[in-house]
Amino acid sequence: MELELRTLRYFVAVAEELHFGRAAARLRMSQPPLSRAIKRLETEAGALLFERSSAGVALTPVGVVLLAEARDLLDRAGLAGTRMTAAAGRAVLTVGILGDSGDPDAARLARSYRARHPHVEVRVREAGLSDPTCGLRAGPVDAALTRAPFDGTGLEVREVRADPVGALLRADDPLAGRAGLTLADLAGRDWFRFPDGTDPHWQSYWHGGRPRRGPVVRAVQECRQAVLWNGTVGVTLVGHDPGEGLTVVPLTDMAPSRVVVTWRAGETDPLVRSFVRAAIAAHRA
Amino acid sequence: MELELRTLRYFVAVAEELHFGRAAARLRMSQPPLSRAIKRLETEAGALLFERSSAGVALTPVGVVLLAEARDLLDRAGLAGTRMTAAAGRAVLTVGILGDSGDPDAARLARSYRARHPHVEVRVREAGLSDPTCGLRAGPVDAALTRAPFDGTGLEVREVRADPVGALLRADDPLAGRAGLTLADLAGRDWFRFPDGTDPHWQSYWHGGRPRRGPVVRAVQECRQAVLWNGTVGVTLVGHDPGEGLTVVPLTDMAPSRVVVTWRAGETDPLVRSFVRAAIAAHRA
DNA sequence: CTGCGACGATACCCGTGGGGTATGGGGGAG
DNA sequence: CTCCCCCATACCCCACGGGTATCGTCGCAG
Repeated sequence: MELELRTLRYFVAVAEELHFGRAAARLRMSQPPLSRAIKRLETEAGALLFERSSAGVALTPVGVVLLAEARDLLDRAGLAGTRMTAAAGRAVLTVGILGDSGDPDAARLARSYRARHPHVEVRVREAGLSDPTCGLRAGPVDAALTRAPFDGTGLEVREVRADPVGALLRADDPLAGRAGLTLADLAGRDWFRFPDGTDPHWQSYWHGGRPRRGPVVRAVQECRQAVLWNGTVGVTLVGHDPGEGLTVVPLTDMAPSRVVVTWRAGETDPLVRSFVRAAIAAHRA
Repeated sequence: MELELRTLRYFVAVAEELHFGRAAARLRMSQPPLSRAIKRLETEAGALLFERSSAGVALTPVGVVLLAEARDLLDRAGLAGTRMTAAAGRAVLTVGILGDSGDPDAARLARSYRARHPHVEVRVREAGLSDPTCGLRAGPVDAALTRAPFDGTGLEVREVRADPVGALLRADDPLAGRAGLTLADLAGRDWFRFPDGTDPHWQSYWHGGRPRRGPVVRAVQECRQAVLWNGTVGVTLVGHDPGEGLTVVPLTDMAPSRVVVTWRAGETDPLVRSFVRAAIAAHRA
């Protein structure tokens, strides 16, 4: 009898819903694996835990006993976790994100991470667009949720997602109606660009692989202004509302922008490691 | 923080041994996965649980807290299992085995199964050699630990092991000194054989694929007598002491004898299912 | 100082199990 | 009788947990 808490969580969900489908939804999984897990639990227990009939699902007497035990165990397990994290004391984790154009899921990630690690004070530090590492090397940032590519020496980088990119244009631009563009279509235009000294990989990517002329920007708002006022163009993400008077046309010959989580190589702080795990898991879902 | 009991068992083992290698041995696993599991636990916890130094392994203050919590949880989990099985009430499971030539691990299996399911009364019913299903179809046997091949219609069969076989000979037989034999070497001999009506697959296997002449046997002891008194031969398992005056020479052209666990197809009794699982697990180890 | 042994960490591979989707089947309601 | 609801089954696939081999480090002995 090797009970596992995950199985008990499944069992409690079914026992409370008395409906496999709803329990599965509550557990954010599909119904068949749940049925299978319960059946396996019944096998281990050596007794049926639920009475399945056309009238529905009902707990057997053995199931009633297990339900009480399982709830107790799960409560205590939660308490144990809380006590342990309390013993670990408070801690601070500073996460860098990439300005307002950064990952839109960052807030969701921070929330879920805080829920899982209530003892950790998570500080989010927004960097401008011109530093893809968000000051990871120099500053107090412990981990960054940012975008590739950049110079990764001394850092660990793990890709979590890739987003398609497009050209940011004025809505009245001659090219604005096109379904898709190539970099060649934008030849000769002024591009908004990043300050000198910015990571070369980073510049090269957002400039479509070529040096560009045009106004220097440090934040998304400046990009918008540059396009609106000067008619410059530039690369941005598709799928978000570009704002009044602007439009985004997919660039068909540019590699998607890779969202990554990065941290200092050889980092030993478990907080950083757990944040990285959470970030990867959050993006997988 | 999604604690799992297995991880806590690992943690407790390391915390008690203060030595990853010994803890791994106690857990019957190798050391690297254990190190990894502990590291992952530390990551989830957001704190180091052990202080690794050249002096050895020591618990951190957080580890001390978790150790107390973990022991408590594991104890309660064990209790929960006991209460549940108690609630399930007593039950009877009848297991058929294949006479004294059956699986030598059957006793071990029965012991471990009884330990895991103390509420189940396990009755072991020894069949003769002439019924590979041990009366599973007709009789009160719920599951059988036997050997293939036999007619499996209406039964579920799962192989758990395969044993090499050899020829059972008198120690003074001219062939007794050989390191290995083929079926051709035994051509023309009388073989001990099974009664008429015995499962044809079964007969065919033990007779080396050919009809044989010779005395009928129903138990291992009769096989020994047939060989000792009449100079007949037959197929048996290698690796067990054949008894005084007898010897076993490996048969190089016979397929190994497959140990299987079998039960009635469509069986719903969780006891039977759990026994099958236990049997498979026991033989895997 | 250097070779060696002990021990935990790392790298890598593989099989299983737990997750998914698609489908079956049985039992009520209309 | 047909449809629908709902749990079970069948099948696939990837992640993870397990394994072996090897490394890095540190203490110790010669």
